[in-house]
Amino acid sequence: MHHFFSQGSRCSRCSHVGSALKVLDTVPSHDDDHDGDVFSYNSVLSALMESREMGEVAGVLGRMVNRCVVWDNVTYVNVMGLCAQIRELKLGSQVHARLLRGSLTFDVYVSSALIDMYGKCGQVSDARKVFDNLQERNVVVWTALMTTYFQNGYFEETLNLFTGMDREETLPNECTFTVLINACAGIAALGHGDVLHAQVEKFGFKNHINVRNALINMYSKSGSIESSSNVFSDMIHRDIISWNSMICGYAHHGLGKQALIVFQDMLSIGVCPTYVTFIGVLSACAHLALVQEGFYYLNHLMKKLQIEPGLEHYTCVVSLLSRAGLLDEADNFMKTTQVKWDAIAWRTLLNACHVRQNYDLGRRIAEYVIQMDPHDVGTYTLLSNMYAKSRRWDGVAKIRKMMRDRNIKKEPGASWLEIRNNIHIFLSEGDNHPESVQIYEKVHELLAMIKPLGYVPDVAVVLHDIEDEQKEGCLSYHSEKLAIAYGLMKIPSPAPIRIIKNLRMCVDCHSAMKLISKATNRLIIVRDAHRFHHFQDGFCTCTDHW
DNA sequence: TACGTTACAC
Repeated sequence: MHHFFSQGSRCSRCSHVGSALKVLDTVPSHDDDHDGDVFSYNSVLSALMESREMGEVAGVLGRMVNRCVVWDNVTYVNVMGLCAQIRELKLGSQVHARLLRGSLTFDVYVSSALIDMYGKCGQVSDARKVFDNLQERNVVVWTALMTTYFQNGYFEETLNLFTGMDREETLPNECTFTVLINACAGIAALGHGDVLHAQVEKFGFKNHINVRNALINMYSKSGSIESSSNVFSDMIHRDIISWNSMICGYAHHGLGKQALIVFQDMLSIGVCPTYVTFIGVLSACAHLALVQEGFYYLNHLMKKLQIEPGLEHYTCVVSLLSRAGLLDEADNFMKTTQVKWDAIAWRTLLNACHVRQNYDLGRRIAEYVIQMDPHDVGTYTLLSNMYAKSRRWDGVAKIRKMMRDRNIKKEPGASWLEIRNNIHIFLSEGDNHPESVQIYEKVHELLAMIKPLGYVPDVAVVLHDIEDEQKEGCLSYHSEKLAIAYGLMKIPSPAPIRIIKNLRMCVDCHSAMKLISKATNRLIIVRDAHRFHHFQDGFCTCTDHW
């Protein structure tokens, strides 16, 4: 049987799934009365794992399961790994059942592969069950479970597992930190991220590239782009993820210039940009309204590097033309570019129409976007606002009715900020905070302070807002206004104040925030549902175009 | 033989 093995390994090295399949065909199926050879079997798996054509993998795996071979741990680990890669839950659970029927014990290798398979297939509770039944756990098993929670969006649970692991006195490795730091990024937990950063140094993992990349990402997502930059600058070896994270981080914060500087550095030392790089670069061009430069990257540099532009790149171009005030060109670009535009792309143009007060085009696009994505509350709000601004109360009433009929409700606005590792949450018009009274006083004080600087509450929108329970004056108590008041009360100058909001900021809060940054001489960083705003000296990095 | 990452739009 040795020839199977040697042939198999050759296949594996050459990544020829076709040859691996021939090997598989020599392995007996259930109809035959003798067992196949597990070594040749495992080498087929190795070939599959190196294969880039995942489409074939499911079929081959399915055939393998029906061959009469006694599997060893290596087989299970490989099969499970492939099921995880191709998100093949059905086959994965069958293999799990086969494992339970057999006499193999669950070693840590098999267990972590199994947990990972369930996690990647979105079956968090199945992964958890496997974990809870284990006799033996190690750092990899713990990390596999953390990854499961992380990849399915349970960021706090991910972080909580670290406590459990510590209780068992299992030491974390560099993968553990990567996942934990990314979980911090998911909830923008800057304080927690700082603590993990310190631990990374203590454990000696700070030179692991994935850990560093996770730190760049975490700091950027948590609003501390300057810390990202520090981590990035200190790196001796960078990979493409490091460069892309830094470029996209700057772009996300509206710091287009810095993004393009990093991009130029990257080019000058000969690192080849990728698909993702150009999303960041074009997004940076959009922020700076660099129309010619943007089209140069799209039409020439990307072509030269043989990177096929995707929807994301084209959406950035829509944003770019919009920023430059070229709404008709943007509209035309969308009509003439052969790509399947999604609601996001149309909303980009819609927002530009709103900002540029081109309500005729805006209303047409909004009606269209609502057809495409009838569940997005933001589009109804925008359309209603545009009707209100054009004093079309019939339109406002129509939207209100439409939302009632379709039972579409606005998610309550919430903002939060971190002070000495404590998270303070503020709800719109809420009095849930123990220091509510003082906070409301502070809001009044701030609003009085910015009135002489030109603040005029955007009442038109409020009075005809689509929310039934809207009360007059509620504008003053939007969650981010409460949060900034509290931040200014508690965070001493000159530290910046970082606020996170669940929805997008409203126009009124945005103009108030600009003036507050000027009146109090503070840097205010707000992450809303889709981007970062840096308010300083009366200006915002989104240049009022968000 | 197992666990880890970057992106569009608002």
